[in-house]
Amino acid sequence: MSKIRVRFPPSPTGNLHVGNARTALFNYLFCKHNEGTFVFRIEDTDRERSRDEYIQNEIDAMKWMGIQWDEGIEIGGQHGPYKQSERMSLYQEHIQRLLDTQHAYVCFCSAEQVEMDREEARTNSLPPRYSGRCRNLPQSEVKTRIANGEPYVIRFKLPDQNDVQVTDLIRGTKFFPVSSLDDFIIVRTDGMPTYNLAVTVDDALMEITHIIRGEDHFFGNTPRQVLLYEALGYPVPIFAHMPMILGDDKTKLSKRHGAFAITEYGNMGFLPEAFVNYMAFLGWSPKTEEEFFTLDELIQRFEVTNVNTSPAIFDYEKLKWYNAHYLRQKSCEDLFKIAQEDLIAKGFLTNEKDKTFYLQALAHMKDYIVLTTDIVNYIESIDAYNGIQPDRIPEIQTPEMIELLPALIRHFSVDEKWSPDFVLNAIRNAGKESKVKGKHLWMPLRLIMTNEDQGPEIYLVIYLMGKEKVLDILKALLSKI
RNA sequence: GGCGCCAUAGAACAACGGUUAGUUCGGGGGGCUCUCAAUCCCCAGAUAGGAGUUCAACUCUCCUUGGCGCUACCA
Repeated sequence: MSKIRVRFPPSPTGNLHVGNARTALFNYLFCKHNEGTFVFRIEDTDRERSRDEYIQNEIDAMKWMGIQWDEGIEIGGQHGPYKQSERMSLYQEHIQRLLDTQHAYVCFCSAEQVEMDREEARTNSLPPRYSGRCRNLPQSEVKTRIANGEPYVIRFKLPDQNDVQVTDLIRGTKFFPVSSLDDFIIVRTDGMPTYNLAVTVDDALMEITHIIRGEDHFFGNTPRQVLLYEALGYPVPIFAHMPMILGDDKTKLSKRHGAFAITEYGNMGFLPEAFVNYMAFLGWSPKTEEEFFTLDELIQRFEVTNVNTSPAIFDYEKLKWYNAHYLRQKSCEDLFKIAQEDLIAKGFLTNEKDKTFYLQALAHMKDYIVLTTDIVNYIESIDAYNGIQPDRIPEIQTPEMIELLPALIRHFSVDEKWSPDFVLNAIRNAGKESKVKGKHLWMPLRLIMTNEDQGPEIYLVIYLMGKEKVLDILKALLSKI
């Protein structure tokens, strides 16, 4: 079997989103599992909507996920250029070939006229297809009309055959009736090739052997492209159409589902390994009960034939669960590195001594972290804390507290080594003395020390704050109640 | 409207045509002498409906229903 070549061709009309990312991932897994070549190409024939910043975003997202390409944008390769806008002469050549071999023809029908035809067909419950009006125009007429400056498009002439065969690794071999298609446009009035023509030429020239993409291409585009391959005399690749990813309302994922750019997931606190692991399970499973896989492990285990046919819903909660799992696997040193930039940005982390302190804090908080952004938040809650907010003071203004506060101060002040155990015992003893325990002891204490109702073990927080700061806070409070 | 794809708990995935339909997330409850998280234990929850093939159907076939998708001079 010849070497496998796959491609990922996003159009730069928006940031790379979840659906794209999964397509890229599955292509990559399939490709590397079979030691193939991964081509990353940009489909920017839609001049109106394509923007360079989106290309950059797509590149960044791929890098974030850890998907490396062997040929393509940024790095070049044997089959370049890798931007469709730079491949016009190639398309021109193929269009001419199609024209010369009678596989395509010039059509002068206006968009409005065609639309009217379609409407009429629809009202008569017929498939809305192009009438074929310009199919057999004499060459001489075509020439003069073009010479007269009449606008035209170029259409592909459907061959005289019953059906198109599509080999799909996920859905099996399918036959599409040619009658369900019409003479589709391959060159627009402005002279730009359409998607179907451009992808086909690119895939053929780049010697792509397997096309893995979303199911939304299955019905409309695939048979057209196969026909184009055949007309051009190129070998037809093997397809694999993956199920769609849906939002929680079961419709195609879009912005309104919070379908952020992939690069945003990093900013929101997700680890690429968690994201990739979760994505892989959207439509694929190893057929076992294992659930944690690194990218390399996924490559080893991935089989396209194990990809499901039913659509999957993107579950943000499960993504978070994966994220927390991977975060817990990290060393404190790694967690620190992840948070470092944000810590500096927020004005923490001013000298070496701080780092030791943060590493210590991280060790105690590891289990409480779900998103990487939690790290900074937790540290902030310890480091920048200045005492309970005045509006919450009434909540702790109880007779017990008036007794407890001095007891706490006394026990914390004892001249012993400040350690987690020491703090824990001090709190217990103070509680015993003032006859408060359980919720009535811990919850007000938590409120006093963090101004929050929940968080990590409060004695650890107190320990991490340090003796001096804790006493300051308690004493300040004592004077207020 | 036409055509296509899909159908196991709220979600993601399992189950050679063969006991009691399994796992994870989420939900509920409990333990861990404060909360949340982690961890441990427990609970609820599914084969869309109907025919057929078969000794036997989640699994195969057909129909119905439902969901989604495609039906562009967007990709």
